[in-house]
Amino acid sequence: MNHWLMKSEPDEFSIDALKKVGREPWSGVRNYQARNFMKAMKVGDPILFYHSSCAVPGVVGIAEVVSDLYPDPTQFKPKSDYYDPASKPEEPRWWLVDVGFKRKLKRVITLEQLKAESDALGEFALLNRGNRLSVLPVTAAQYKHILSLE
DNA sequence: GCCAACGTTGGC
DNA sequence: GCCAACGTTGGC
Repeated sequence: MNHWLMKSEPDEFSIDALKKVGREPWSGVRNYQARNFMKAMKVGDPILFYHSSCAVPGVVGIAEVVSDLYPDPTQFKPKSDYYDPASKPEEPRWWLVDVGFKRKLKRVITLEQLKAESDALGEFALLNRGNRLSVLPVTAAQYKHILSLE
C-alpha cells in the first residue's frame, strides 16, 4: 500500500465538495510526473487531501483511492478544458482514478506547520522548492506524522 | 496581484 | 538537441 497527497484548489473542488459527492474521478491531471504517480495507485491507498492556492494552504482531509486506473475521458472531449488532441483512444496518454471521501480533519494542518516539521518529515516533495506537483507520494511514516499533528 | 519556479512548445 | 518564449502553479 502506498500513501499519497493530492492537491485541489478549494474554489474549484474542496474537501466539502468531495464529502458531498462521495467520490470523484480525478480528471485533468496533465503533468507526466503526477500521472506516473497516479498510475501506481491501488484501491484502498490513503490520500491526504490538500487545499492549494487559498488563504490557508494545508491538509484538510483524508480520502482514498476507490477505483482502478482508467483513461481520463476528458482528454477525448474537444469541448473540455482538458482536451488533448494528440491523445488517441487506442493509446490514451492521461489516466486517472476515482477518489473517495473518508473524513475531514478536525482542523487544517497548515503548510506552515508542515514546514516547521520538515526535520521530522525528511524528504518530502510537497516542501521542495518550487514544487508544483498536484499528485505526490507520502511515506507511511510521513503520513502518520502529519496526522499526529491534527 | 505579484513573481519565482519550472514544464512545455517550437523555431532553428 | 538547444534554448528562448511562453504558460501555469501556487505561496505570499
